[in-house]
Amino acid sequence: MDHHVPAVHVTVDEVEQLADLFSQTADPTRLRVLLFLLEGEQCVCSISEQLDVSVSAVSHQLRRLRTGGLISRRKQGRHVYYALADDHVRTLISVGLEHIRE
Amino acid sequence: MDHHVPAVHVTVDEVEQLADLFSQTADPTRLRVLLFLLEGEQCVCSISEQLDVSVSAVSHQLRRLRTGGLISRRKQGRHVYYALADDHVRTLISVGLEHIRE
DNA sequence: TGTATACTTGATCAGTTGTTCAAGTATTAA
DNA sequence: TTAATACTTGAACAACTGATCAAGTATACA
Repeated sequence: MDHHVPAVHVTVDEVEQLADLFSQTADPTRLRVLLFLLEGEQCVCSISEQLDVSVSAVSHQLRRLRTGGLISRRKQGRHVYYALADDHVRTLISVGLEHIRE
Repeated sequence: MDHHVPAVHVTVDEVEQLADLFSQTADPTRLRVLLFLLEGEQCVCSISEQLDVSVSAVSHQLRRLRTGGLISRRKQGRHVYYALADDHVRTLISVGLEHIRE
């Protein structure tokens, strides 16, 4: 090696998990959901209204994001509130934005 | 707002670009290509051999990554060498790994 | 109890994705 | 020139994805 490059050890299983993580942020609708959740916890109807996407479509995507561990769920009365599971999403989006904005 | 959360301003066009960026890292094969390129510039046949994926399949994915601006290309004789375009990929993967490894 | 609101779920289906295969170009060496 | 190596390209096709629609569950309220 000409330059000293720190080695990155990634198992086969981790590659799959990584690809799955990036798949979740690879869809514009899901990305918009996550961007909206950066502002704080939101219920399904708010997300639907904000993104101008049907409640059903939003619900399907929220399920995907929840299964993927990116968001958490809280029920209160008739409403279901979703929130970012941790701060990794914010970091991921920041790094992505840095890249496309050069 | 209860907590002070720094606002993230993202245009409609940037959402598409972001989704496209994450789409590139959302496929296991492309991810493995990028991980291998973290070790330095590599020719197509090396990548094909390392990943145990056909030269054609690798070439198709390299084209995708190049169009997406994640890697660069250099021809030398019969060989074509690919390398990471910048260090954002490394950061993106690091953040992703941090997330899945908790 | 009945009705409205809030959300979920499964099926369907058009559009997209990734691999394979066959045929191509480009460079090198005999 | 011929042959081999290194890579690219386009078509084909199975697998996957995301929105829609219709029907469901759950909670609140009159």
